[in-house]
Parts: sequence; structure tokens; C-alpha cells
Amino acid sequence: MSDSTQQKISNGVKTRFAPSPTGFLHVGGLRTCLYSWLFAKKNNGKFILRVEDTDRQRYVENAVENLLKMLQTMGLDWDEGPFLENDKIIQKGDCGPYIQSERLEIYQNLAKKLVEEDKAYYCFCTSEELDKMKQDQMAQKLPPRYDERCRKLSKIEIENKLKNKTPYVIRLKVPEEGTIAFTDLIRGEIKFDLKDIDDQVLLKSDGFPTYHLAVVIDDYKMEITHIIRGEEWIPSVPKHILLYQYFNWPLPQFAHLPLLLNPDHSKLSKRQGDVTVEDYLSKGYLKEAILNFIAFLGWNPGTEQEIFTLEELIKTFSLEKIQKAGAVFNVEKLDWLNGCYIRQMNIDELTKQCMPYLEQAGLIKSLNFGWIKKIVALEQERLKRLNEIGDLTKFFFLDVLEYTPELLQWKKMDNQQIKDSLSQTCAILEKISSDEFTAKNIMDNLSPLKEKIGVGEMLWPLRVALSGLKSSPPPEAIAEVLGKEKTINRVNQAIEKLK
RNA sequence: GCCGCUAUCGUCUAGUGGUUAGGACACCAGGUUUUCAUCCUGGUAACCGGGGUUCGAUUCCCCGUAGCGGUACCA
Repeated sequence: MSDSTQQKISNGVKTRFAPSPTGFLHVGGLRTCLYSWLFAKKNNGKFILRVEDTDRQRYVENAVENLLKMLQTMGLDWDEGPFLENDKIIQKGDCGPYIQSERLEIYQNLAKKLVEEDKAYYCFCTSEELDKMKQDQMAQKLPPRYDERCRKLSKIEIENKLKNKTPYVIRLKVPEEGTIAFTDLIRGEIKFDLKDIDDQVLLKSDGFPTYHLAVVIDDYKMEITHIIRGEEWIPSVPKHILLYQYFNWPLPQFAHLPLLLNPDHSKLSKRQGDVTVEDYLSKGYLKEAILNFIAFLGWNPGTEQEIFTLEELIKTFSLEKIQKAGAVFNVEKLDWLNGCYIRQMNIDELTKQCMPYLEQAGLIKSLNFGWIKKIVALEQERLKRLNEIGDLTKFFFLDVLEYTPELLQWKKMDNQQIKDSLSQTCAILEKISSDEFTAKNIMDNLSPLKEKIGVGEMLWPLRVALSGLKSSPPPEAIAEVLGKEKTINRVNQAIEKLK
């Protein structure tokens, strides 16, 4: 099979994301989806969604709904497929249905057609027989594979078994020799020997298709031009190509994406941290940051720009720039990127998004948006994840701060010096009216004292008195947000602590 | 075991038949009139190994090695 038989981009690009509803959306799945989406958008093509629910054992209730919601909140829209409207799944598009369990007849008919044309055959082997076959082969150190015994069944034997309702599967008839090669858009030519390829089950005994049958039929029927999916599918491409040939259908283009890896280079998995998109969202990673980060895991534009909006990604994206090797999902860089996005955010929006986390931390008693906004603003440059906001701002909400008196000490100051510093500071603060209790005013008034006793000597004890922390925003900024009364109260509490 | 994919700083990566092998994260140091953070400056740190081809290979070819994936009536 030469690459000239692969379909060219003529009547427009059409890509798909085809997940299995077996749980929450995985970040690897999100990236696959993003790349397919970007490629379609970049080429003014169509992007569709298809649900591959042919495995009833692994089917998870509500997984489809979750999936649709998640893609929606991530801003990846699709032109055809299932959509959520008023919490109900409805399907739109001319190639529907887009849920494989609703297309069984199509697969069954086409599988039968292959049997009629001698390109596939009935197999009546039980799973016990298959297990035994495998064990015998392993014992003899042979590669485990189906020995094709049902290929040799006579017409009469087959008819009898069918008449007796013996359960069966339909298997692909893979030629004994020859090679199948194809050009992967990311990896170049990949070649397989047909003799290494098993007679794949196409239709299971429960009447459902396997992935291999369903994916080929649907990608053809739905006019997919570019199949963009994970590299774990490379070994099954020859089976798919065989099916395209048997059906006499044109081949789509293939692009197999590198895997996402754990820090130890194993395939990204739950055991070593968070893998679902929801996990990251709930920790307070912004969707823009997640998308940006994930886009760069296995792809980069070749320039030095690192921060990209979705629009910019569409403009810049290309399959050729996709990496071949797997990429470690490195949370540290995500943290940095998320911090960048948080710093760029409009403060009203940031405050709004922080609210749920403040509530979670049990900090919001009075919902004074304006006041909370000031607090959030003070921590904006320190925030890397929204779920840090509680710990970072707790001290604003408390009546009494818990800290050890030693924390008030700047360099080699003794208790008396600290007390003096705080009382002199307090005296100055007392003189500022509540109306003029602003950060700038406070610093202006404090300036002479600062000259007299030293910057650190004045500001450090004040900062600890107001925040109870060794790292916090500047004291005058905290004072302004706290207001005159609370500020003076906290300074006096600090002086008390030193007695 | 068999089949396939892959290989540049710790991580994400740029790049080339001749480069001081570039950037980002992380880390370290200094600066930005208190701390933390932000920001700025600087620093440590990489071409898996062996053979070819070549005047010259990190780059091209071959062979190893390692990692990963597949080897299901899972996708």
C-alpha cells in the first residue's frame, strides 16, 4: 500500500474525537481532542464527536454526560455528534447516530458482507478453548495468537453450528503473507508483516463490534479525513487498512500522537497523581492554562512564545511540529503557567473565581465582594492555584492571629526594641483618620520613624503583627484592607504577646 | 518471547553535515529602599553507546542498548 492511495485533503478536513465512556475525561484524552480540534479549525474543517461505547463491561453511567460537559467547559466545540440540551443527550449531524451502541445493525451487516465475500469468517471457539490455546503456545515459547482453526470449518459444519445457535464471533481473514505499510503524518512510513498479524475479532458474540470494525466503518461513514489518536493504536493500523481494502474504501490520513507520561516515564496513570481534567479544574488550574500547557506537551510552534490563547494556537498549530517521543506531564511547569494566567486576570474575574475556594475554606462570613476583591488583589501575584487562596488570605478573616512572639523579631532586635518599634508605629497610626487610612498615607506618615529606627526594624514587626506570617503582602497594604481599628488592635495584640 | 514506536540539560523543547548546541520550567546567586511573591540580571546543567559515510557528525546509514506501546470477544 503506497501513500498515494491515502486520501488527500480535497473536500475539506474532517476530524473526530472518539472517546469511550468509561469514566472522567483524562488529560491525555483532552490533548488528543485538542489536537484534533486545532487541526480541524486550522484548516477550516469540521470536528465531530463520536462515542465508542462498544464495551458494555466498562461502561460507566453518566460518563457521556460528564464528557460532553467537560469538553464544553473547556471550550472545545464540535459540529456533529451528541450534544447536551437541558441535561438530555440529543444528536445532530447527517452521519448519525454518533453513539456506536446505536449503530449495531450497520456493523453487523458489514461484518456479514465480509463473511460472504470470504474476507472474514465465523469462529465458534469458546474463551476456554482460546485460553488453553494461548497457554499451550506460551509453554512452547511461541507467540500467543489465534491458530485459525475455524478458518478450516466446512460450510456444513458452519451451517449446523449456526442452526444450533452456537455462539460465534466474526474474525478478519488476514492474508498469510505480504506487508502493509502506511505513512503516518508524524512518524513517516511504518511497515508490518502480515504474517505477524492475528485474525482479529471484528464482531463479538454479543453482537457488538470490536473497536477495529467500528472505528473503520464509522470513520469512513462519517467522512473522517484525518485520524488523530494516541500512539497505542499504531500496532492495529494494518488490521484497519486491511478492512479499508476489503471494503474498497479510500484510506484516511493517520497521525499517531506521542503518549503522556508519569515523571518515572510510565504511561500517565492515576496511581501517580491526578489524571482527570476535573482533578485539575477543582484544584484551581484555569482552563486556559490547562489547554495551553497540554498543547505544549508534544508540540511546540518552534518560536520562543510560550503563552498562547486558543485562537493563537489555531493559527500556529501544525501536525508537522508534533513530537515523536512521549512527554512527561510535569506539574511544576503547569503551576508556573497557571500563575502567569492568574496574574494576567482581571481582578473582578479572579475574585469571582476565588469565591468558591474561600467558601470551601470556611472564610466567607459576610459576602462583601469589594472587600474580598481587595484581599484577592493583594495575593494575585502569589497565587499559583486558586485552591491556595484560603491559606494565603486566612489571616484577613481571623479575629486573633496565632504565631509565636519570636516571629516578630527582625535580625538581632530584643523584646524591648520590638515593643518600642510597635508602640511608636501604633502611635503614628492612631493619628491617621479612618478615612485616610490608605497604604500610601500610612507609609508617608511612617516615613520619619523608618528613618529613625530602620526599615526592617519598623516594617518587619508590623507585618508579622498584622499577618502572623513570615511571608505576606506589604504591611501598609494589609493595614489598608484591615482598616484602622483592626490594624491597631492587631498591633496591640502583638505588644501583649511580648509581655 | 514476538511486533512496533522512540531517544538533545532533571522536565518541556529549539536546532544544525562545521553553532560558544538556543529557549522555558525547576534549581542556585545577585538586584528591585522589610519578608514572601512578582519583575530584572547572571549561573549550574544535555546531543544513549558502538560502528560506518564524510575533510568533518549531535545531525545521514547500520547495529546495539534502554524506555514505552501492542500482542484481548478493552478501547
